[in-house]
Amino acid sequence: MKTLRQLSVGQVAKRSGVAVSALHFYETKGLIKSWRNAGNQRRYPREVLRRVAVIKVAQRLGVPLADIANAFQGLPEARTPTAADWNKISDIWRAQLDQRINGLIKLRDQLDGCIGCGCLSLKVCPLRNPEDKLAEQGTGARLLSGS
Amino acid sequence: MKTLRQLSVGQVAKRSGVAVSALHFYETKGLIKSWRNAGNQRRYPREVLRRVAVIKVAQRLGVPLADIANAFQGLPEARTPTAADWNKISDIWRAQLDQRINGLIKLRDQLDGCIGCGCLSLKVCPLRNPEDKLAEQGTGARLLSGS
DNA sequence: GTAATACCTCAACTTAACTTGAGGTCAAGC
DNA sequence: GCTTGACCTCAAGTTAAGTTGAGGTATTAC
Repeated sequence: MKTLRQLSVGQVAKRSGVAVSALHFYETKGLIKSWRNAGNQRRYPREVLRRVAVIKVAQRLGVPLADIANAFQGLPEARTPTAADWNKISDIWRAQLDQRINGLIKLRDQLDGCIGCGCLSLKVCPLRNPEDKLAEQGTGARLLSGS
Repeated sequence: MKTLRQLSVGQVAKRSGVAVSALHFYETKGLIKSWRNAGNQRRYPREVLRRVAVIKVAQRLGVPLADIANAFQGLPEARTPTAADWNKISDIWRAQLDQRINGLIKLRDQLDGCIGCGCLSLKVCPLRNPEDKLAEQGTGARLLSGS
């Protein structure tokens, strides 16, 4: 297959640096779309490469796939997304990243000398009491939630 | 049980704000230790409260439990850890946090205007190329070149 | 002395983001 | 025209950090 206008899953994998299994997975999550050829094999538009690129960058930013899928909902169906379309999304993620960075900086500033001091009590220490809300957050498996 | 010198798992849970099941879990991971009373129930030294506090703070820093357990290996067995002992650990985590913050800041700086541009290729874009492999080739950053 | 808690163990379930494998089809090269 | 490699689906496994539940014992309160 030499056509550049449509890509097989293997070609997308190679060009994007993402495993075929991951591409399948992204498709089940609605992050990318494909049509099938006569033999039931996936075919992608070239545009999928940008989508995958954006997905990978978003992941570096710490955005979960579900949120990425959600952001992609706002993308136009009819036409290929423009730079402006993508920027609308990245502005949001950039703001989130800013927040995360600021939170970590605050945490770092609080950390100095505090972990070994006597104040790590649930009620008194700012390190234990993030937002002054006392263990109000629902429990559950959360990977790196605060980061 | 009114003794303050030793705590039941429920008391530790209440005072630390951590679920009993989580304390059990931490114990299986070697993060905390207990002995048993006549009726096979766990008993903890008061000191466990600090350990749990440190665990929770470390998690906010983004340190995985396995790493926390590892760091705790360096703690003295014979005596109760001192502020200096804890600081030795927190210094390491603080450095890691610094690194993480710096990485995110760099990422943020690269993000601006880049996600919507034409450069999200695996080879050219710094956002796709975390390790900065291109720098070695003297290609130079071309963030907006392809758009 | 008995009912209500608190505790015990062990197995299975949860979420995220995938990977691995089994069993089978399709396409491409020679 | 046949073999190799790419692709298909679907189920199950993986890691982290726990939670939930079942079935049973201990402790506490009245």
